[in-house]
Amino acid sequence: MGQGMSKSNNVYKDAYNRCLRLLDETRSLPSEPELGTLLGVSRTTVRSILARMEETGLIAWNKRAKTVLRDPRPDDFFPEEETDTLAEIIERSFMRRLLAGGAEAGMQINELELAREIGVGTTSVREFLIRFSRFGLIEKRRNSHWVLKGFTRAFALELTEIREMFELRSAAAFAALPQDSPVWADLDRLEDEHRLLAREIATRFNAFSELDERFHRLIHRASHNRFIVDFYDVIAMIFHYHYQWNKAQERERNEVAVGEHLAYIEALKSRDLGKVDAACRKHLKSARQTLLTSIPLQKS
Amino acid sequence: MGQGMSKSNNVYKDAYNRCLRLLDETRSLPSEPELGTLLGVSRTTVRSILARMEETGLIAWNKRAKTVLRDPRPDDFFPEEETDTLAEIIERSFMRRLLAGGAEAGMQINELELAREIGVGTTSVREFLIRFSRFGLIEKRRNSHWVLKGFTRAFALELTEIREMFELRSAAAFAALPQDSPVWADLDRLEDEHRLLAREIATRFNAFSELDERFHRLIHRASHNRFIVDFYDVIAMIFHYHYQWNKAQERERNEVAVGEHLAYIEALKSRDLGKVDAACRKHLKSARQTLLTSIPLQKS
DNA sequence: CTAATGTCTTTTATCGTGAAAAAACAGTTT
DNA sequence: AAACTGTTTTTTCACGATAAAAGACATTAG
Repeated sequence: MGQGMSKSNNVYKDAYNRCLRLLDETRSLPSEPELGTLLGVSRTTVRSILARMEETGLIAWNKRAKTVLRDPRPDDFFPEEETDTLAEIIERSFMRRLLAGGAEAGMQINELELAREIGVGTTSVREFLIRFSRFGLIEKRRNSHWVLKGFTRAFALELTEIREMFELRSAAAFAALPQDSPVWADLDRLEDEHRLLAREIATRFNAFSELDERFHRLIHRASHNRFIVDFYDVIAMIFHYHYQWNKAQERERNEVAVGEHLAYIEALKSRDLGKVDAACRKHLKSARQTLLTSIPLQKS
Repeated sequence: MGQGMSKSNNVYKDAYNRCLRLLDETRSLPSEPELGTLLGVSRTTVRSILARMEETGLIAWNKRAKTVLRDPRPDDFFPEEETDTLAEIIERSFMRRLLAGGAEAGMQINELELAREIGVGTTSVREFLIRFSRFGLIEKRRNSHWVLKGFTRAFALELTEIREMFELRSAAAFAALPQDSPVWADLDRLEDEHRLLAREIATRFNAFSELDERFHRLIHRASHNRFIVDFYDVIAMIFHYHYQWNKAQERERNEVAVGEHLAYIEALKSRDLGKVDAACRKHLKSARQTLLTSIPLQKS
């Protein structure tokens, strides 16, 4: 596909799509700097977006006046796959390979081959592997190839050991937070979302994964420790792919987890360290179990 | 200096220097594959080394026969600075800047500027920053610049919090290792080195830093957890630069630390978990104190 | 017939380059 | 004069290219 391209304009395309959705709500767009902060891009990109919107007759643009002329149609949007970052594309391909089986521990990883297969430059693949290495699934041999350590039972155990250590500590810190801390309001909101999901679990069980991440990140943040907070990236990555992959009894598993979360939230609100510890331990134990059962059995 | 160079041959130069030292000990060199494993390089590099050694009259080389003709002279060696990896060069420059003061938290990091200043390509700087980011001192703004989080008191506290959690757990795991585990022999050897250093502390106090790292890595390895083992890289990096930087009362500090290590080793050998915990805590506490006092006072 | 050497191929490390995006600067409008 | 738009400069991102280094294959010595 994109051979020879120096750099894809996915930032522009993604922001353009998001800006289209904004169009539905107003009759005229705000100033360029304001749009920039709203979309999280620079004014340069905002101006490219506005230029195209004028071209396709979506808006009339003259200096400060940006009047909406018509509602966006489905074909105004850029295709979803063109809005992904290279990093996302590479990660997806890599994880697909890794989980598609046949990815034995100890196997060599070839930068050039990966790059060719995905259709991107080697630099991007290298940078991805370096970033990815902190997840502990791959390792670099000094001035030589990368080695796959594998998504093994040992990996899951090491991961959960740290997770439990960190989360117990964070949960205790959370419970000790003063009553006027804004986190309690965040927790209330999350509790509501959990109750809602519990009621509609039969149909919306796949909405859990996203809620799960937000809940645990909130707790970890209470540690006020960057290493603990950052470590949740490892967990989030693993769970992200794990959820996509292991669909067995997903509804039941998620239903149980929602219940555990609610008990956990209750404990936090009680601010009773003993209760918090117990509820946290219980949830982490079943989370570990879920992860472990989903790991393919090793050869040796 | 090295503009336009695609890749420096530091692997070759470093291996060449190490091979020269080997020359002192024997009258003839082993086979090419054997030399390769000995020096940790490929046979291609070994052959380049042998070729040069023949050229400079150090050896006579004919197929299997590699006879040493003369002892290496100082000018046979490549200069030290030519044997460093690009990554090492970049890290050193970056850390010098960071510790030279004037590096306020929140400051932007400019890839291009760094690359120009060090005299290397941007790709290498980017890769360095990605690798370095796991140390928690810098952070990337999505499709924009890096931000320096700074070597602050908060950083030191967060770092030591994790360190203490991990080391207490590793020490307990260490003490629980079976008597026939090879680590006990390693520990004995380290104990001897500590005793030796304690006796010669007046002159050899700067040898402590290296011994310190080996000792703590041995303990962390007992955790059998890659995340714990890998985390020691963060500590090692910080202490490496910290030792170079804060020379105040270095002798006294190291003398105390050696004593604490010996008590710690004693406790481990007793395999009494209570004693281990106490000795570990005591040492970690003074290590934290040392680190904290060496951090420059912040503005706000 | 094993383990070395000799030769050829592939991969990694690094750079320069150019488009995308950000950021800085200059000029306008209210 | 504050906040905007118009223009220019800088920086980031990603690529292809090339030397260094690794690795694979073929040949030969013991």
